[in-house]
Amino acid sequence: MPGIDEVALLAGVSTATVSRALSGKGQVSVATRERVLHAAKSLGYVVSSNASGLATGRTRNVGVVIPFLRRWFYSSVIEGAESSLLANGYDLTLYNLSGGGEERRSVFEHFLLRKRVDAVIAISLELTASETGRLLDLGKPIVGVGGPIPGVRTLSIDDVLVARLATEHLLSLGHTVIAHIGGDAESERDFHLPTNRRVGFEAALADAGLPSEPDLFEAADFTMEGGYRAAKQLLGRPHRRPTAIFAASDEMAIGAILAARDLGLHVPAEVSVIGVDDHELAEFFGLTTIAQYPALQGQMAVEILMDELHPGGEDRHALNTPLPFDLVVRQTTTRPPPR
Amino acid sequence: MPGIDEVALLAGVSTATVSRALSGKGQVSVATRERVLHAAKSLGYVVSSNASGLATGRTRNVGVVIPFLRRWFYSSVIEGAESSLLANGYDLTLYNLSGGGEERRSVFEHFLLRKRVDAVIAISLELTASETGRLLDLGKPIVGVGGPIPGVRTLSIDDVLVARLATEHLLSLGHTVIAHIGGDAESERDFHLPTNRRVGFEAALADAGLPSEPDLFEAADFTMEGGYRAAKQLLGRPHRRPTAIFAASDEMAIGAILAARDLGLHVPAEVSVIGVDDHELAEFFGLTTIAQYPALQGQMAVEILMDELHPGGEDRHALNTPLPFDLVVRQTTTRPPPR
DNA sequence: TTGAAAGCGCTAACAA
DNA sequence: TTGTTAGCGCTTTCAA
Repeated sequence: MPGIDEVALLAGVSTATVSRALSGKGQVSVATRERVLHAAKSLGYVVSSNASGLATGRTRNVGVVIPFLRRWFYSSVIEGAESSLLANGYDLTLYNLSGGGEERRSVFEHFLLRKRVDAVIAISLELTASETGRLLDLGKPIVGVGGPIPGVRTLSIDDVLVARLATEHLLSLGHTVIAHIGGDAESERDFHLPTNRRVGFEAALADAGLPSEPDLFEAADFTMEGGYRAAKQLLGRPHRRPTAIFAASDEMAIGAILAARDLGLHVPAEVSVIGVDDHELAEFFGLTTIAQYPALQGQMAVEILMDELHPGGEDRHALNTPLPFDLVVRQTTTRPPPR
Repeated sequence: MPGIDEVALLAGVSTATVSRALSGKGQVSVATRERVLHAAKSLGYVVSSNASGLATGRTRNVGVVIPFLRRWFYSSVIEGAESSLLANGYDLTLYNLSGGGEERRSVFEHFLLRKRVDAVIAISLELTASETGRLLDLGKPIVGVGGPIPGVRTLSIDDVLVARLATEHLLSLGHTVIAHIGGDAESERDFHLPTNRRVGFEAALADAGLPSEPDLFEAADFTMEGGYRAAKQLLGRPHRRPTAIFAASDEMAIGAILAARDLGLHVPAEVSVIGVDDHELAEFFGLTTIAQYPALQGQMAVEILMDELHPGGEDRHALNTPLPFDLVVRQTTTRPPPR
């Protein structure tokens, strides 16, 4: 593995010039640059990120912290962030917190602090003041995706509006007995996302002059199985069976579709179902849903970070950037059956 | 952010001693070590990985290269590797190749070479000689998971045996008209995994004295939707409808279950279905499958790497370590219907 | 057991 | 435009 001095030797210049030529900073004559580039290539030279990082204080690496990796949503965000970082010449170091409390502590107390990363993207995480504090003290920008972290630039979707849109879609089709499968206490811990979706749901009902009936709510854990169980409860009752279900995630919505099927109920003729996500399976199940775009979210987070790391563009991003979402109507929603 | 000299000052020793005390290398008196540890903690000192890496040549970081991130299998492998690395004090830097050829080149030509990682774990990837060559030249160990990379320590599952086991399960129940949903050309490119599973399938049939019928094979892309389509083809034919389907992945198997349902065929009474993976959804669908343990695979890869990085244990791992798999019988397989 | 000091490979003033 | 040189923060001989 050749070092910068071998390149300098071969190109007949000083190491400083090599550094300048390769980094693009500082003035280098075209001819010299050519020679340096050529020498570097012919030697297969690649800078040592350690040495460069030590000298500059920046590593061209960003840390991405997530609560889970195995959910479609998170891996999609990461995929978006990864390709965007790569395009910017940055590496992505992954910190998965699913191990639990001890793991979380060690990530924040040690790993993130050892100057390995220039910045941090925190996905669907509520950081404590001390966690953000230490990072910010180090001068490392943080961008949060999916939840309000005080004092930090964040990207988030307006869950109240998302739920309202889904509910209004059902209302506009004529449904009046609409059930909601939302999050349980466990999933609530992180982000109040379930609560916000429930609030939007109830607000839309209220606007339509409908009461919110506790019986029409079931809590689940955002998985297909959870949605299945919850929907069985909802659809199995002998009286006031809902004609539509709004599930707070596509996986739960798909579970609900399967539950309806198992009960012999036809979707959408007898039960309409709408979810949230536009999960990769949504198309396959013909699921009507509110699309959010996780890969785009990852990409947007990176763009904001790049702006912070390379200040130049003067257009400061707002402290909280709203994330886009859209109603995607497929085949699981229709008018309620005549009664 | 305090540096090593502040710790040294506070502890009343030299920086060399601090380094020794914290790294555990070299002799330090118990009393001194105590003082150093205490000073470090009270200052919130964390080593700079850049400086330490520059001085030692090792970074305590490993690169993990994967072809996709969003499939259950891959994110599970990563999750296993990540937690295991964390436990060893290592970071995980992720390189996702799903972007395509250009991305792959830049990862191998630049990113992996800039001395950011001590080692590389390549998941389900067939590396070219030049790709492995460069890495190995740098003295960076490589461990492959899921495919034979020449000259590199690998972990892999015996796909022929996996397929044989699945098929034998069906045969032992009395099935004689068994279809196979395998991989298409696209998915074949990487690992010959589909071919190997087909080979095992046909070998098992042959051993049972059954011919392999090309009509009973359908290619798909390892997704639920692909499995659904393939199964529709298989189960829709008017003559010699298979009584059992062996799908090369659980997602395809689940697609097959849904296809059977849509055709009004009862699983397992009229069609038995078996998959491979023990996907997180397998339990929910009651799917009989051959379990492989991706998180464990990630963890095992890390263990092998740690042995290579910290030579001490003399027990060299074999060049290729076989990965475990097990038949998990649930509710989607039974005897064929009487004819 | 401890300390002094020489790097690790690069970057960025500063000077030329 | 280019070269000289002093670090970046740590580890590791070597000597005490």
